[in-house]
Amino acid sequence: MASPEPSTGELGETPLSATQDRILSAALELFGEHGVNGTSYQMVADTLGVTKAAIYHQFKTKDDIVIAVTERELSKLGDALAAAEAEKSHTKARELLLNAVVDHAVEHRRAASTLQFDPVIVRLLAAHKPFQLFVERLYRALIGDDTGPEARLDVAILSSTIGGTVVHPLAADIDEETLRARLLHTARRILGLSG
Amino acid sequence: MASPEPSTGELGETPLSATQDRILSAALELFGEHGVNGTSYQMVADTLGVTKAAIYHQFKTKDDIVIAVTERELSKLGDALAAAEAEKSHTKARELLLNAVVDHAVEHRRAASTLQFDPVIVRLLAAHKPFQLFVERLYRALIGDDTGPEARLDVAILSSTIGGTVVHPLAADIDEETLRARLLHTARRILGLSG
DNA sequence: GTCTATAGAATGATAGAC
DNA sequence: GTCTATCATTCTATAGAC
Repeated sequence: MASPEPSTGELGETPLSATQDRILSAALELFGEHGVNGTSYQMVADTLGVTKAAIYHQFKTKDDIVIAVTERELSKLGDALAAAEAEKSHTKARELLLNAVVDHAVEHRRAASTLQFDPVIVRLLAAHKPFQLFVERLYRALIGDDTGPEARLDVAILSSTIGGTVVHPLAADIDEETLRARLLHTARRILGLSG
Repeated sequence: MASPEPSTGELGETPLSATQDRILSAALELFGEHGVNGTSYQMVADTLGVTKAAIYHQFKTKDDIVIAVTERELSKLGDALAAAEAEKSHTKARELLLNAVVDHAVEHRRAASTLQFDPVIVRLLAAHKPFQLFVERLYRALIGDDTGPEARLDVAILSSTIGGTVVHPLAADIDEETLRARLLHTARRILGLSG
């Protein structure tokens, strides 16, 4: 079980100690390499050169780690999302958010992909309300108030394309600039923002 | 370790008994739900209503199961791939193969996605030579002999889009016809086959 | 914050009977 | 092809000392 959420429902409100942050970074990298189910307390402890008990002292269950690491990553898009929601022009808002999403995905390839495709995390995203709300805000900012099936399919295609491409073996040797440019172009076409 | 491969390097040559087939189907479904690392012999056995030992009698290691299930799925594209390679027109070949790939992905959503994104399977695909060869043939048939970075990036985007979208929560309620049509359209645009 | 030590369950895998 | 029984290992998790 996770710690009780603060009242605002915002992500990343619970401040993390430096120790906790190091644990989450190690865990996230291992999650990307072996999947959540393939990552144990022992592996995280070995990576940091400490014992399992030291990790348990910070995170009582594995779910706690997964929630914290997901929260930390999602919250990195928080500022961009808030800025997009504050924008009066829908076009500008989308462009702004799209850039932030692609930037994050390209800079943290493994992390971005793990968050989207690991079955354990997918299940958590669907079950944990703060995550649901955040992801829904993200979607709405990208497609506007059109919540019809076609618009939702656009977002599904968009997020699959971005999240999948950044870790695809055939894209492994593509530099960040090229990848970012290509993904932005593809994303705009998917959303119908340009030809 | 897997059984020694036959000389031709073709996929799916080893005929499967009905029992083995039932095991692989159960395993594949569990892989899709919990990931390979989150699926145990016990879970497969429970699904089929037998004991672990019965499963071990057919597949001596977990890797054997993963290889067999991957082989069985990939081989479903074997005929379409061979047909595409036999086509003289590159355009027709690509169109043919693209249809087969999208069809398979839409009809076996979970399976298609698991094969592409599960870390255990990804590692196996990269290490097992018959898989490497088959996947390379697939890529080559889709983009022709242009093996430059841009063409490979096209395939990365293409396969991520297809493999990711079919299991995306936002696409869960989209019917097969709509999904197939939309993916085909998107795929053609990615490969530059139409506007 | 980190350690040793441990409990209890589950895991991958094997041997041998039917 | 399936079963019971077993083994060594690993896993999540806890207790208590430093």
